[in-house]
Amino acid sequence: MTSTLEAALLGVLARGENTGYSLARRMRRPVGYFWTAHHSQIYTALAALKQRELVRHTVIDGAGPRPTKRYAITSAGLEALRAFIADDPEPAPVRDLETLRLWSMWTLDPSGARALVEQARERHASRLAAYEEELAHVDADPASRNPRDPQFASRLTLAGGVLSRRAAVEWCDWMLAELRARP
Amino acid sequence: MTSTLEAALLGVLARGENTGYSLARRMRRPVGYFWTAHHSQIYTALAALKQRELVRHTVIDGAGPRPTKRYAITSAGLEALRAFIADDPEPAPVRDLETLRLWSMWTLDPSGARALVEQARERHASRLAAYEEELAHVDADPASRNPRDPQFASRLTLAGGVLSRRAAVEWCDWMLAELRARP
DNA sequence: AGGCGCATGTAAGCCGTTACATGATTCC
DNA sequence: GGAATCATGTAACGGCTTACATGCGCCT
Repeated sequence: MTSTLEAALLGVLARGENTGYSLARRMRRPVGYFWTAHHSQIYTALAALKQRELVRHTVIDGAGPRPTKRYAITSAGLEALRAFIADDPEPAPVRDLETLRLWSMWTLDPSGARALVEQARERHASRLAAYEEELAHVDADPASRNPRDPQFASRLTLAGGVLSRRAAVEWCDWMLAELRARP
Repeated sequence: MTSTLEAALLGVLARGENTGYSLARRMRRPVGYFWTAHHSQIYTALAALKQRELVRHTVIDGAGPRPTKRYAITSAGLEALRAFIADDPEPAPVRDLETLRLWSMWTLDPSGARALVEQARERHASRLAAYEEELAHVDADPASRNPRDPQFASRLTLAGGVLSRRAAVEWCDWMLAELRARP
């Protein structure tokens, strides 16, 4: 019933009011957040959510040719969000472009393969640094110790990002050692 | 030019000949492989690849109302695959349904949140077991030590799966401790 | 004067999912 | 006899990407 994009938007709105534009901005850069969307998608999704009364909006002053709208979640919307996150185990359709590429690295000569892995390592390391910085920020906030506070969930998901990126960097280092051992 | 699905198919065909049906079967279960697709997509993609002469097929005996086709990669196809995997750093559009859900767990009471994390832990643990089993199998094959052999790439990507799932299980355990510490 | 950020929307096209359609062989 | 597996295709639909469209306010 509720699509994943709609759930993502409800999740952001549960943490505070937003305009369509500011939702689009948050979902462009995925640090500290784990879904992406374009503004064209977001505006139509917000209109659909409004029709089902899961969100409401007030018109505020702002730039642009059309009226600027500030969206808030309704109590029905909060219930829909809770139903979505507690929903049955997802099938999860696994799509990992990086691993797909590396799975065919045997078609390259080992120096080409090494270059691939080095690039991957750099991407993971820079993402790790971004997560660590944001985690330090959230961790310093005492609200992040309260399980009913949004900052608590931010802290736990960011910690997951840190752990997964650390594992990815270690994996790349191990692959580089494997490639150096057998040139 | 070459879509991701096309590259995935070329990657499988570079390792050996397949019918459309057997490609579909491989891509239904993602263990040891990191992309999924339905047969309806695969047949049209194979037709497109054939028109561009990146694959060819021979008609063989088999069941079914239409002729059974066995596909093989061409040298142009192998070159297209190499070009794809060596292509510039991907933007990677991050879509993680599990983390998206956990990011809103603060809207549930802590016991509901704990149930969510326990489910996630089980999913990661069973995936980890599957990866470990397949890795043990591949690891025993001496060909997996040769960087120009497909088994080498299988071993490295499976090892990545093991590391990432181990990290995910550790993360879930840590989250459960956090939730127990502050009920 | 020009560029950037704020702000909202529509439209075309591509990719992926689900359903429709057909039929042979093998196993229970 | 019926179910599962092998085997290939088309069609409808929905989600995501990219491009088109408009225009105000602020900074340089």
